[in-house]
Amino acid sequence: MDDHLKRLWRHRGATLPTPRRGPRQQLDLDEILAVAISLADASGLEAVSTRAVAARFDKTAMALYPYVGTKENLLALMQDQASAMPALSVAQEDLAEGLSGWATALYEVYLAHPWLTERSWAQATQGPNEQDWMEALLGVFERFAVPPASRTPAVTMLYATVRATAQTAAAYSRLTDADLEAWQAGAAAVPDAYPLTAALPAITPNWQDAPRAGLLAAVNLLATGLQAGGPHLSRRD
Amino acid sequence: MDDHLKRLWRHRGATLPTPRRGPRQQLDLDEILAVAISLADASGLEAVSTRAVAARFDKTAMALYPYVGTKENLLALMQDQASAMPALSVAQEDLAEGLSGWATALYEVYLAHPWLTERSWAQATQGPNEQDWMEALLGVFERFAVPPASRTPAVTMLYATVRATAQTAAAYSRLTDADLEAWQAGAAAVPDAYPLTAALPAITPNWQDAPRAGLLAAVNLLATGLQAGGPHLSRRD
DNA sequence: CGAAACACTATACACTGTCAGGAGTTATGG
DNA sequence: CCATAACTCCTGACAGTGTATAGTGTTTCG
Repeated sequence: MDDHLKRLWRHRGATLPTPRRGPRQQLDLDEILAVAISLADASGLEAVSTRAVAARFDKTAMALYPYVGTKENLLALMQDQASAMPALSVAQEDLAEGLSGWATALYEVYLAHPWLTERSWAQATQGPNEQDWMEALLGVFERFAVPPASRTPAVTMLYATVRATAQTAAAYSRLTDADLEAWQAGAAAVPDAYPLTAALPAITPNWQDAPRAGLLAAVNLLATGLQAGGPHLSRRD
Repeated sequence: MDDHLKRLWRHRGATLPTPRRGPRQQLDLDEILAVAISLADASGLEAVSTRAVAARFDKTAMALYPYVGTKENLLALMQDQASAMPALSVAQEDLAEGLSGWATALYEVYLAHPWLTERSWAQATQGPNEQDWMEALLGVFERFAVPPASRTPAVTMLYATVRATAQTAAAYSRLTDADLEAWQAGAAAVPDAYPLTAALPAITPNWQDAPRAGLLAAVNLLATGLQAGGPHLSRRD
């Protein structure tokens, strides 16, 4: 089994070989990841450099290698660690409630760690915490008897929508006044060539809540589609 | 008007000031972008460095600055240039056909330029070609009288789903045999803890077509949801 | 007790984006 | 007509990045 996989699943049975031969380890993988994650939360993924993380422990960059391997491995470990699933709300009366409960919980995680949206979720190597989310979603499908053929596309849509919503929310919260002016200048540049776009609701003063409302609306849309019997009925009038 | 915006809209009326004072320009913005895009297509976004692009013209990195500005501007220009919209298929009998025509066309663009999925589409500054796609999608909504309240969430879902599908397709096509072995080793590591995940269709030999089929199924799902009357009806049994 | 395995440091290498200055070229204003 | 402002492009530099390599010292195994 790969070293990286062992590290990913270290809290679910996989054991890093403990009786080691060299000097004592002065660092701890979980602490390293906590520091790296707090760095990313505060200043973005590009602030997470091997030297910056190691400096928090008064160590050099190379000291991290026995713990996390390469930088890409570090990022994958951060991704899974930050994806820890909370206890989901128990109220699941119907499919729409079950899906929106799952979606908003995942949305909260992405809001707390906006850099997660920059990481691909189509990774071949996924960790235990990300698997938990997938299993929970499939549990909702199972509970409300979603037809199997619709499950894979629904999974894709839900993950993609949650991530896209969190991404726009994060982008909004990073907007400065100067950015807003620049945006309006750009919008004013070609006003009449795109009538339909212009008719869309623009950035309103309450865009704090707009992403979450949009997410719920999208999930409800999908829930009705799933209840209508799946894609093979879509051609019916 | 910002220099960057002028460059973005240079083919839609915005004019870069032509009677300039210094020596003749030896490069051309469109050629620079073509080279940068071909670089990204072949070797990924991280292969696009200012020095690498400039070297194709036997120039130094700094020679690009009068044409594209900063690296971030270069990426934004590439993004829009690569997003040029082809003529969409004219057959749009019903909403599902209209949406899947739009979605597969955008999907093809993303397949041709996989690095587009790494770029945020929630950018405040969007270019003309990306606007074209948005306008076309809203045109489909308008044509089939999609209720206005459902349009914004539907836009999010469609874009997000197309991008996610293209991302997984790109990840699949990059998979080597060694990656596949590693993936199976990881899947075998914890077999029984995730029964529902295990029951999902695994990576089949025909994963070339799986993403596209998944995209169509997802779009049909959404179309039925939209035709069912929107999210306010989702609570009905 | 020797030797193998390990943690960590120091140094170095090949990159990255872009700032600062300078040389040379072109159009403009007086 | 000519000084000057504006422009293009180059050189060199700087502060970063991830990580390969070599070396030092420590711990445990045979």
